[in-house]
Amino acid sequence: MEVYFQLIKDAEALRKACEELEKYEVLGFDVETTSLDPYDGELRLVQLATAHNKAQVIDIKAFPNAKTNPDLEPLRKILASKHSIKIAHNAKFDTKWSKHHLGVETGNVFDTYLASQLISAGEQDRRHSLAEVAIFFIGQELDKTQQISDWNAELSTEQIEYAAKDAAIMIPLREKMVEKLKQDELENVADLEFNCVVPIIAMELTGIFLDKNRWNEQLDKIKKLQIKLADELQDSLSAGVAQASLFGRAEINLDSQTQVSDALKNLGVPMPDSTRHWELQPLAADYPVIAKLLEYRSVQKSLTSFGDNILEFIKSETGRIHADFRQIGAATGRMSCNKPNLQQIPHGDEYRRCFRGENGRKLIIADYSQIELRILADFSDDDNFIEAFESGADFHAITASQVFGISAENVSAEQRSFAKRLNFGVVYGIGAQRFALMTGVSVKEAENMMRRYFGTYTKLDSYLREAGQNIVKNQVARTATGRMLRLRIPENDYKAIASAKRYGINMPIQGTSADILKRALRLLHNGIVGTSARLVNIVHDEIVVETDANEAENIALIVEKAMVAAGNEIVKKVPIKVDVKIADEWAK
DNA sequence: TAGAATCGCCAC
DNA sequence: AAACGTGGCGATTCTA
Repeated sequence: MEVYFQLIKDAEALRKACEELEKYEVLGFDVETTSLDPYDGELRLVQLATAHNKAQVIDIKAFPNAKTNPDLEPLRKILASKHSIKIAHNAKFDTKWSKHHLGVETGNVFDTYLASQLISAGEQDRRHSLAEVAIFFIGQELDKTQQISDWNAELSTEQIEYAAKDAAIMIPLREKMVEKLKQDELENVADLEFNCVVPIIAMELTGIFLDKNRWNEQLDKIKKLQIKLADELQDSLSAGVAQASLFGRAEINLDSQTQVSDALKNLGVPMPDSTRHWELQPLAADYPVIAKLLEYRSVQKSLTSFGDNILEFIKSETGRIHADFRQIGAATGRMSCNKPNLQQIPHGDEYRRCFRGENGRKLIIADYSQIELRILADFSDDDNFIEAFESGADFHAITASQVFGISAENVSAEQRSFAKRLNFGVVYGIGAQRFALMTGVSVKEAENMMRRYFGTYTKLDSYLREAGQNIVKNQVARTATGRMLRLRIPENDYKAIASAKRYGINMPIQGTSADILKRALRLLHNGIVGTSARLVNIVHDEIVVETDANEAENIALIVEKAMVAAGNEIVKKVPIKVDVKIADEWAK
């Protein structure tokens, strides 16, 4: 592929180039940087390509103080414009650098990386690097050897040409992808995803504030407890260690399942094959050493997963944590998060209160109430299930009253708990066996209870069966926006079929929940323009926003409105409820 | 001995 | 596959 490019190094050339670029509605977009992290690298090049393999390569280094340099205004205007589509592969990268180093929010994004993920619909063996996507969709080989070259020094012709090509290839790639998206009816979900890129990069750039001192205080407590528990556990277990001597304890590695398990066996504990919590829990009552072990494990987990390691993610430049979100992190459409994973911070206040608004700012904590169950009610069109939501009262208590045929006031805590576990369980395609195990009733009783449950919610029952059968028949499941999951189910493999049915049940529900949240992100982003509010975290059905205290009340309303509106676009038969809290800390 | 696989556990 | 779904991640254990 031959690319015609022009290197731009001064204001006049940029003005002319942008004048030309403004005529196009579709632009290939790419940047070259000296680092992967916008907080500790330089933005070197911005490339914008048009049809017929033409590309403008802008040397940002030639424009000092790029973020405020008025000479770059024509470029900012084009990037921000909603009239031209900016196509990038993993637009998160390019838009993030543009926002941080050029001070511009990219308008109208098409992301070939996200598009590739959507089209592949969760197929395991598909990769989504630009090189592989280019081959797969347009049979184009890409030479990526320049990607890791030195983008700080004097640029070679090879580097400039490489940079130009990466932008130019976006044009034919998008054309092919648009065709595929249309074929697979993925245009809606693609727009939904593309519109989330900028809200998410804004969140990552903002980061979240973690109170280091509070975290350390909490950590000190845990560390002391860990030492005490480890010592006691070591004492109890040493009696069961073969090499135990009269002159002292035989120390074992308390984090080794094999060593701990062996020691426990020698103490006469009837050890199951695995030493997982749910296996050991039943033994805890009879064997104090097991209870001690479980307590140690929980403390050890806190220490290793939620200890000093988290503090290392605080970026010195901002004093905040800038985690990395994967927009399509799961095949269902859910996001995932790492470095660190802000979606798995323990729910306990002692941890969450360490995440707070900085300098007296407030946090708006907003989460969808029972969103997955509401989606299920909507999908199944089950009158009783829908009715349970319409009253607005305690959902699990109402379902308990319906299932057990009693008035809501007479529902016991135990009955409510049964109903609650079933309500959540059905979303995953729970079976009687599993339900029995987790509630402690016999399989027979579990079966009876499930019969009553589905007898009460007959349409829910038939919906779930259909969802299961549907994926087996079509090898495809979809969410409300059309997001797709493909499964290859081997014939006559009953376990695989049973598993696929659970996917068929769960994916549309979990995925629609993700759809709604992503729609809310965009509405929210639009709603807080020009305010002090900044998105700081997203946890599947929860959005956390940081804002100046004087604006908090107003921002809370905006957040709630955005989330409710997003839900109402998809869920029609039941009300959408969002719980909103204004707080100093990320705690319930 | 480095990287992969496994176990186990945190979140929703 | 815990016969309940989606992730990330740390420590240990296995493997080439």
